[in-house]
Amino acid sequence: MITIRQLAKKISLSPTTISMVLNSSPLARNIPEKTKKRVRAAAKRLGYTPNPFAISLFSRRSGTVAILLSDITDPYCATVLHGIDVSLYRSNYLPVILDIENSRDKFKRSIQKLVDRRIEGIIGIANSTLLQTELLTTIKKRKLPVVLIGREMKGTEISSVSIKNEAGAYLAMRHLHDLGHRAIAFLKGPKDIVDSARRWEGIVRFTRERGLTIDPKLTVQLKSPGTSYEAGFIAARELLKRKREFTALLAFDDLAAFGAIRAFTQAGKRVPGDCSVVGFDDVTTATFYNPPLTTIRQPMEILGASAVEIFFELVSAFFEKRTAAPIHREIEPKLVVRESTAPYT
Amino acid sequence: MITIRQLAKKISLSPTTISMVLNSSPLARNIPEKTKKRVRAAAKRLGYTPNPFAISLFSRRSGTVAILLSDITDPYCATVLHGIDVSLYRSNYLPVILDIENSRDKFKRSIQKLVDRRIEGIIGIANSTLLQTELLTTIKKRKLPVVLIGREMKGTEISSVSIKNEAGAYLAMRHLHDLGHRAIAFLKGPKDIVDSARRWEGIVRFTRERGLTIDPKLTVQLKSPGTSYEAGFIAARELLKRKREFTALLAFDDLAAFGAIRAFTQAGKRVPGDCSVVGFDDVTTATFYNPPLTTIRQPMEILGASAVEIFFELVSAFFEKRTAAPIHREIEPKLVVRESTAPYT
DNA sequence: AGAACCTGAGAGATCGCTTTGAGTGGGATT
DNA sequence: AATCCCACTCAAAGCGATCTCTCAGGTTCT
Repeated sequence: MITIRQLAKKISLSPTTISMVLNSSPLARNIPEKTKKRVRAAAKRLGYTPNPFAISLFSRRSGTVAILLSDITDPYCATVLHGIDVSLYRSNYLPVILDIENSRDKFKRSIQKLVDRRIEGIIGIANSTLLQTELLTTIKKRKLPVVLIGREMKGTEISSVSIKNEAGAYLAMRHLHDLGHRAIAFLKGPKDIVDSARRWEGIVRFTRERGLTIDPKLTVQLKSPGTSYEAGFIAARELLKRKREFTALLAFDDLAAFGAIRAFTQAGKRVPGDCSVVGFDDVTTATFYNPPLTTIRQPMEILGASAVEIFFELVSAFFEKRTAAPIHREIEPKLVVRESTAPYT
Repeated sequence: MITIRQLAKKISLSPTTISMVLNSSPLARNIPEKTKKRVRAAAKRLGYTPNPFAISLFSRRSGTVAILLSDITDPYCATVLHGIDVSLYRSNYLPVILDIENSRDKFKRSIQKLVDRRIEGIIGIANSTLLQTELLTTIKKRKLPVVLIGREMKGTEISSVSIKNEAGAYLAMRHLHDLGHRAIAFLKGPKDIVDSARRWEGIVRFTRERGLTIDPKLTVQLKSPGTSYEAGFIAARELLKRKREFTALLAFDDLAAFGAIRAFTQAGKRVPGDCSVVGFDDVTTATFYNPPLTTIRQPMEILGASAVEIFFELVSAFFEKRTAAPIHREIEPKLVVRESTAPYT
């Protein structure tokens, strides 16, 4: 591996000149094109790649962003991650992905490790409550650019990009209503997640607009600990036990929908034959579930890409010592119709 | 952010001493315990964290490993990733995850980027053929420690950790046979993947040992392009069209099994009522599929952890200028019985 | 003719750490 | 008394880039 000094010697120029040319710094303005070409050719020929440590040492920048998430096997995460990756790929930033496994301890150690490594900012994927709260307190101390994906953070110091939950739920309701369903059951999201409330609002708005009513006997609250799948499974069984007729179910998220479908299938209730089911998120698995799930799609790649954009904005403000106000963005969700919903017969 | 020099000034010692103490270098041998304590206390009190760029510049080491994979949303990948992450977390290495999206171009650029950043090695997750072949050629040029997960690489220069595919398939066959199934259909894996052959060998060995025969009319080859799910779906339909009776299906992998189950369900063939289905891999989704899938579990966390171990071995050899021979390890697979298989009636 | 300016390039300081080699003062050895 | 060794500490030389300053030589302006 060759250094700038060695390269300079080879072509009888000084490191200064090489550096200026290769970085096309303003000082290279009056270096003749001929010399520039010579430098670039030699650099290429000898395979010169500047030592990143030296650059970082001088510039005090690492060119890395931390991506925090609480479970990398969660398909929601994975897709968002992909969106981030694609946007970041075009830049000179390298993502450092960190699975904090829902452990406060691991979160703290990881943050410390990353800060020691001089990461330039954090993008968090809010698939757990932990990240949200913990991030807030951490950020107060060390002033890093932070953006959270999937949780609306208005009113806090953290930038965020989330989807319009209310509109999404409304869309889901309209779909079921359009299909003719009137006895609709609900799997409400856990209370400690902001999204739960917002989605519920969408449902309420729809029913009010159409002059419908929500049957309390047909709504079940998902229990928070454990996976969403298990919670959905249990909740669906509870629903069946209540013996109140329903022909459609709107689940808080895809995983809960999967749980419900499984419970229904086991009980001999066919989906969508006897009961239509709608999820929320459009996790990759939704496509090849049995049956493929009708759901509200969070454009996760877009969420990731937006977060990266915001991060860039924040980070450049940070290095130019401007103070940037937190940025919040909301993305429009979309209905994706697959085979888990059918007209009411 | 405080530097070692500032810290030294604060406690009236030289940077040298601080450095020696904090790194407990052999030279710190005859520094009195009292001084050491003073140094450590001051470092902690002032929140001194050594500048990683300076350290790297001097040591020529980055403390990062690249994790290459070709689709981060693939649940198999995600789980292996988790295994890697857990093992790496205890060390001082930071993983840099790179999704190369099955594009040769992105692969090359990414490798270049990472080498420029002075990564110390590569761990690849072989969920596509690309990584395997491309990695081989790259490695010849730059001599980096490389270990590949999920593909047996014996006879090459690349270290690998894979599972005993042959034994796994054998296990699956025995399970179906024990349940009383005799008319068993097969979804053979794509030809360009080594595992396909090995798994097939396991099936053949079992049938030979029990004096059974394999019905060519009941075996279908999965088509390579497209997802495994689609391939499985199409293959299962093909199988149904052939009108040959079968009561069980052994799929090349879980995704193909999902596709088959979907095809069967659509055709009114119940799983496991009319046909038992066994997958291979034990992807996270297998647990909450409808029905939950009986499968051969690849202990993916263990695969990841082993790869990390091998990497450490390789990397220390590399820095001590020893030449280490490639290391190959094979992990034992396990049968996981869920609800997609039932006794033959 | 001398000042002012531009062009083209390099010397040297700096970023923050580690490590080598050296230098005290004092006790033990010869 | 001279020598040696040991405990303790530090000055200074890198590591490989970037950037500020300087400088030589030529051109243009006054």
